[in-house]
Amino acid sequence: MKKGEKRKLELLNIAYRMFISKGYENTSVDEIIAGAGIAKGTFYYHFESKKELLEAVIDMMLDREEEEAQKILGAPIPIPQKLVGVLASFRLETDEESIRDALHEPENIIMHEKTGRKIRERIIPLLSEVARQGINEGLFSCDDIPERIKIIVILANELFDRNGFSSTDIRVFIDVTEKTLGAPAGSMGFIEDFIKGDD
Amino acid sequence: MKKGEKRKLELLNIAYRMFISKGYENTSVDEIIAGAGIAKGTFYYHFESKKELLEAVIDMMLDREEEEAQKILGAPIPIPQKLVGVLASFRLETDEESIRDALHEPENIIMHEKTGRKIRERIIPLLSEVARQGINEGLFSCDDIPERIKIIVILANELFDRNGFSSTDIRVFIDVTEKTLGAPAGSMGFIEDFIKGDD
DNA sequence: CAAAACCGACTAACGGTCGGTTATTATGAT
DNA sequence: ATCATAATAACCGACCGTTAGTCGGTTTTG
Repeated sequence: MKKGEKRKLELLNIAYRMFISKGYENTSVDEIIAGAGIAKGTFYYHFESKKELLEAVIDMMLDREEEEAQKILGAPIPIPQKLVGVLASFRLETDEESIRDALHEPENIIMHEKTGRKIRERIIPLLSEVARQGINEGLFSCDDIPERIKIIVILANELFDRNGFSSTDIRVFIDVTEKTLGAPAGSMGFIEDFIKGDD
Repeated sequence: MKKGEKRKLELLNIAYRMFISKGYENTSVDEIIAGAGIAKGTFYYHFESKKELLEAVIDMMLDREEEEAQKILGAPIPIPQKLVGVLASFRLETDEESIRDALHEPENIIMHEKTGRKIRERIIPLLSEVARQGINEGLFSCDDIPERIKIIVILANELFDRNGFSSTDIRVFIDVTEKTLGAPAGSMGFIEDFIKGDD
């Protein structure tokens, strides 16, 4: 690996940690270069701007998440479990709980919004393929698959990525998901085991 | 009206226009006070911070939107039309098309996210009441009304508040809405006249 | 020796502060 | 009612610390 790439990766990881723990807005370039032990000029040799760094950090996060999703899709488990597994994995977004919380604080709106939007674009095609398999197996019954998956992904994201949802939210989500995909009522009740509400 | 309140309102309106047209981040306090013809100190006499100003601007926008929603709810029209009318009105968010576009540009993520979240909280109770009436009239059939309304509001917001949705998105949304509320299939097809997709 | 990587002093713009000034309103004696 | 005076509300603008970003020069690498 070339030296430049190595440094870039180092900065990416340092920035990732700082962005997550204190927010993008509250992390200064000075702090990042202090953490890396380099000078201002060096930073701007590798990145055009702080915003470009943010985009790069987000892309890195998305790569990791998509990898995780691919793992689940390749596993020998039933179709519905695959679908929900990916939804739940992409709900987690990061490995640590404290990090997840940080991602929802006001100062992290930008990061959260950007990751959310981008990850949807990546994951919808993957889940659409899974849904197609489900239809072939007779588990689901619907057309307009990508649009329906889009709806399910949006709901999972908006309903569950913050804390503050109830068990009723989960039940209704399951019901709507089943009806959206044309799955038999109750067939996806197992989702409840993946997500835990506040009450 | 007291002089202080008048000035505050003036600042609110100036800031509103600037935030919308160039984004919150790209609007400096210096520009706002130049627009109002006042000094820095005066601004900070009326507002504690730029963030507080943003919150005030957003609250002002929400008041206007909720007023609009109340108008629709008070009109002598069928229940489903009320429901959709409110969804569509809160989709518009502002009177001018150019302003709507601005609200979705990257620099306005913060404003958009904050307005979206707050307006949901305000509108869900209103629409839940409408849905209850619909059930009494035998048009809908479901329980967990607020949770189901929440889902519909989230979908309407996330699917349609940006450009870039298709007529298939609309058709699927109608289908999911009907099934979510337990309405007869096709009974809400009129929604298509409210929203126009890209294709 | 050329290109890649690095340095750090510097700048411009920003949000916010502060001590002082002017306008407005309330008060009380005549 | 009128007017002086006190009190408060509104306003001013120079100033500050922090920030993202620049640039000309230096060292390291291949």
